[in-house]
Amino acid sequence: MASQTKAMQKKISVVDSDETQKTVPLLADTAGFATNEDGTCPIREVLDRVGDTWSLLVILNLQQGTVRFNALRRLIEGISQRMLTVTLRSLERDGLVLRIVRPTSPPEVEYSLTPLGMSLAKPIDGLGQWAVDNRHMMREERARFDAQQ
Amino acid sequence: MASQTKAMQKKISVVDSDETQKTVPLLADTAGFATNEDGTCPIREVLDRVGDTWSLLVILNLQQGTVRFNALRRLIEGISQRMLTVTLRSLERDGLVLRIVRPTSPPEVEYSLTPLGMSLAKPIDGLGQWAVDNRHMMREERARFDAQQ
DNA sequence: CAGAATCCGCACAGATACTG
DNA sequence: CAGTATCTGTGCGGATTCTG
Repeated sequence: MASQTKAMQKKISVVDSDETQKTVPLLADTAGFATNEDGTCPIREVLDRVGDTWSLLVILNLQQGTVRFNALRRLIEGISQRMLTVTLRSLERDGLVLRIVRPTSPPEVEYSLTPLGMSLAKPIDGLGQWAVDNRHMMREERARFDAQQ
Repeated sequence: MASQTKAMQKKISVVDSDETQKTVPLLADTAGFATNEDGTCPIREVLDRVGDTWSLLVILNLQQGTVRFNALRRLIEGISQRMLTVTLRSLERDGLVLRIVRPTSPPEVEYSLTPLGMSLAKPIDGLGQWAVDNRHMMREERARFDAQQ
């Protein structure tokens, strides 16, 4: 996911000259967290961190408990060794994943969710549940759209 | 967001030779929607569609009701004309956004969420709420991580 | 076993110009 | 106003090789 552009950091001015102002009130009043004072957007701030290809899948799979590196690699079919490393390091950096190294030979490295990571897993589960419930409908809609144009 | 690789379409085999099998049971048993029969992943399926830079922000801003193209463009500071068009078309294709063209001059095009889109807005709000509640902690954790290494 | 390092392709997204 | 069309660059992520 792309990082924020400089333009996104600017303050926004929603005051409109025409009647759209009436039907489109200030964003913060309705959405609540689509934007905030300093011009950043909490949703984007989170998605810039866990919205990449693999982060959510890693978090989801760590919900089961503690998993070692290669076990995790097998769980998440299709992830490369490099991307698992990069993703885990990023999640660890944000305090979402705990990394424990056991200095044995061969080395054992265990990964698990921190309390913060566990709390994030909940809203992610909400998305996942929506996905399960509605993916068929999305496929149908898409097929219809593609058919008629 | 990258599309799924061929490897991700394969069936997974979680049966392990060592003791990790005990601590890492079958994914479907615990996560429920991290993977499914045909090898696809509902979460990834949804994220591949709305996980890009702008889709969630568009959905969030359309929660307020019906918004015209340029009004939406002003609401989502930093989005280019092209990306708003592309994003809206993609959401419309998936049945999440409704596009209504009023054949006046100059043309008026209104965008709103479909029922499907509104239902998706709920779990997204869950993520947004988490973002508001925890972004400061994430920043602190990140600062700590960067400081000590 | 759990990685680090390097190389590289390509898709995503920005900028710009033009139009019904 | 609400788009299209084209060109371009950047960074994400895959593949491969090497190590403690």
